[in-house]
Amino acid sequence: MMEKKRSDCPALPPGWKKEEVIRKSGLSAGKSDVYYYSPSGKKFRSKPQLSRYLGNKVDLGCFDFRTGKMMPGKLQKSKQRLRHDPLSLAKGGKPDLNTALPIRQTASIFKQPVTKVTSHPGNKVKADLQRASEQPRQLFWERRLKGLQSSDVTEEVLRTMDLPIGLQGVGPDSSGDTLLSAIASALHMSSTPITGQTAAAAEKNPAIWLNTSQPLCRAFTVTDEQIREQELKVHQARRSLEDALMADGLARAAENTREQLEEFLCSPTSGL
DNA sequence: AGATTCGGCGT
DNA sequence: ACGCCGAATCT
Repeated sequence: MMEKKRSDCPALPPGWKKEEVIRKSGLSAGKSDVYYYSPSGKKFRSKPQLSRYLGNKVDLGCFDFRTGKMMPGKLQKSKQRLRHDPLSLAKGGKPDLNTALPIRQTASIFKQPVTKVTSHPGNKVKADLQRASEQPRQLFWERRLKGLQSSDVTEEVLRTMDLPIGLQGVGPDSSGDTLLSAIASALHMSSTPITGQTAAAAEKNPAIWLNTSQPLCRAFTVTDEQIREQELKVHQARRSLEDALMADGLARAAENTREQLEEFLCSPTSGL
């Protein structure tokens, strides 16, 4: 095996290595491929793959995979839309690698072992200090989501969703929109079931009894009836979306044929 | 089987 | 022109 240069990657958490290998044959000879290795040794060969693995731990929004550096101002490139056409603003858009919520990303301040005891007679060494089960999270960080609103292309603020009355907030500022944000982000980040705060004590002193892996929401129950209502809403929304996309598609097609016609009329072969 | 390497599709 | 990932090839 050829000795590959694996360099540290300062933009990533400690232990991550970057490697660049030059292609030495074929049509693409001279080009290079970049790989990353996790502290545990897993190999990564693309930004989406890396992003999937790191989840919300690290915001790769402005991470440049090829150079391995954070590039400020790479927040998002505006596809230079060819002239007017407001509809085009509603289109486009990638899977969105920039999905990190506004949680502190500085958890590495609390680097786990200061002194690492690797062996001690008669003692067992705790396994896997690297990946302590979960990074510390700020209590009530959801408050940062307060006031976030969605708007359409004309800056018109969209009406916020109504939550069932069965859903109630817990902790400071249990106002409506924060509750929605808390639940939405919980669903977005966690793959485990969302139950709300089940400990009764959390009601009186959330600062102590809060279950940080659950949103700031009281425990709740969901009825079959509510599920059916929601399914109906989703169906209706999909219908609307379908109609809108269809209308947009037709408009787009019309625009294209118009452009082709203009092109033809201005070309020498048109004889005009 | 797993690692390595280049092709080629999609943007 | 390049990112990403399938798959052929190598060990």
